[in-house]
Amino acid sequence: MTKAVKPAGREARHYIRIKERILADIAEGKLRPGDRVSSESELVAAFGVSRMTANRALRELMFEGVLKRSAGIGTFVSPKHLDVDLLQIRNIADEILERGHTHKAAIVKAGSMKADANVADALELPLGAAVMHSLIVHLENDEPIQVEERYVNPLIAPDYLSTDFSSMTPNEYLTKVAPITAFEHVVQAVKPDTAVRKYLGLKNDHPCLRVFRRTWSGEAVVTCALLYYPGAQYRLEARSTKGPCKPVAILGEKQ
Amino acid sequence: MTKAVKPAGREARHYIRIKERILADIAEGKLRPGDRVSSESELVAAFGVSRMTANRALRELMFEGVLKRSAGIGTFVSPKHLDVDLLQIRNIADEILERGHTHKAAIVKAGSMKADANVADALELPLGAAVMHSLIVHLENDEPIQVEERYVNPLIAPDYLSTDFSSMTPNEYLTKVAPITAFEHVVQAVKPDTAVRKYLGLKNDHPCLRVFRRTWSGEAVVTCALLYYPGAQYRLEARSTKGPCKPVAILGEKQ
DNA sequence: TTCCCCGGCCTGTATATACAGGCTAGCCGC
DNA sequence: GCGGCTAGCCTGTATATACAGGCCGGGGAA
Repeated sequence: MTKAVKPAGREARHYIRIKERILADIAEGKLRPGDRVSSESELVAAFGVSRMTANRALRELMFEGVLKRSAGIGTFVSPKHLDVDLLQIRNIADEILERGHTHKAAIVKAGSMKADANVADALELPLGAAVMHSLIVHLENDEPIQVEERYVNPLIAPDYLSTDFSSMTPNEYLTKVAPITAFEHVVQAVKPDTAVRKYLGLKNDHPCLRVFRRTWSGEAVVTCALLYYPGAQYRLEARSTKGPCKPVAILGEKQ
Repeated sequence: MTKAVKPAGREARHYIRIKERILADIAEGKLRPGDRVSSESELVAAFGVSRMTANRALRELMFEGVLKRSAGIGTFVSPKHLDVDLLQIRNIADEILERGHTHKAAIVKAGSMKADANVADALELPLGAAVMHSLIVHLENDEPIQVEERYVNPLIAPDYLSTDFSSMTPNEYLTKVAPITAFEHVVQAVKPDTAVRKYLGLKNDHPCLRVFRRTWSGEAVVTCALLYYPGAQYRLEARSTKGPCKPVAILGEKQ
């Protein structure tokens, strides 16, 4: 009969059907950022549910950042944004999937190299030590949204290069191998170089967000990564939750 | 003792009272991680609300990661949050002084205005409401390093304009008036407009970090600020504390 | 023409009720 | 004593109803 795996019993879950329908419409482009979504009453008519159920579906999508609501006006699709939270490390693949879009990763480079001064410094390894290096372009619905250049400490993750990154992101793999105990994010606005422009399909003067991330496992630096986002289209959010107890970042200026 | 029909306006918001009570109990240590929270029925009795209202309070706290629920067992405080208020927004003046440099603030504008659509939305005030506005350029060793355009909720900080911002930054003043309970940072890379370029002394194509910061005190938005940093020279850092740190707990929730 | 009020739409909130299904303690028969 | 069944508590979900209050456009009054 009912499986223990799936919380059985709630066969109906109409509010989930409504949420899925709206997410699907967004994914297929039927609903675009800024568009008005069906009102609660319209959903009542369309799905044959009560208004409380429609209300719950819309309210939850609002909490999840998908929709924006205002009393007296209506419900609208939130503008496109990357919720790359500076407080925690989110997985870009998950985020894209949560938005109901497809994620692909194009591997441009993957190999071994000797650490130059910058890399050695970042990974806290001696100059010239062997490190692993990968360059991956992440695609959302076949459009490039992130260039990821990563250097990995081979002492921590020796079989990094033999992993299939089209099905598992580097972050996923690395958090499995070595649990993260600390991280650092440095955000800058830059003019991307030719290569990054090419990967992201940007014009010459398009500003770009560059995030430099290092993660530690215990005392060792596991990896550092340079992440490039097309700045005018995507943005980073760091948000504390309302209420007194949640993790927090220190965001400040430094030279 | 059937409850008198209570008119359900937006003023009531019983579910928020319940949430605040639970959060307060956690903050005060009356409820510790792992403890069982009152069941929906108990909350119904204690607060004189309907079960749907108690359900909503608990469900939202679950979404926010504060509580864990399981049918048939009960509702429990999540094991996760150990630190309470690390909430910290660093002060640009302090940072400059820490570097042994001098800090000055040039006040370009300070006055009152009517909220346009963007500002009204950000401060969660009605369109056209009076808000206070200031535009300040921060100088480190007499070089401009930050343009700060700020809008302030006059209901929270009525004497904002009469404060001397050359000796105290807006942030310092505002945190005194209304302790911050939540914040939001949105970071983008942009091409600065003419005015910002002028204040920062930048060339035409110089990329710029734009940080949009909102801070709350309780339920009210206290202030929102647009901060511009010359991107190539300055950067933002977000760092977790090393040692036994929360990011692990956050990531560990996946499994 | 301009201003104001009002009705209609939309979201926000609250209530009373109902049934499904997970979980556990305890009773009862073997 | 042991195992199975059941009563009772708990959450999950859905419904019908109701009032509060923001927003807007149309129509009537000044």
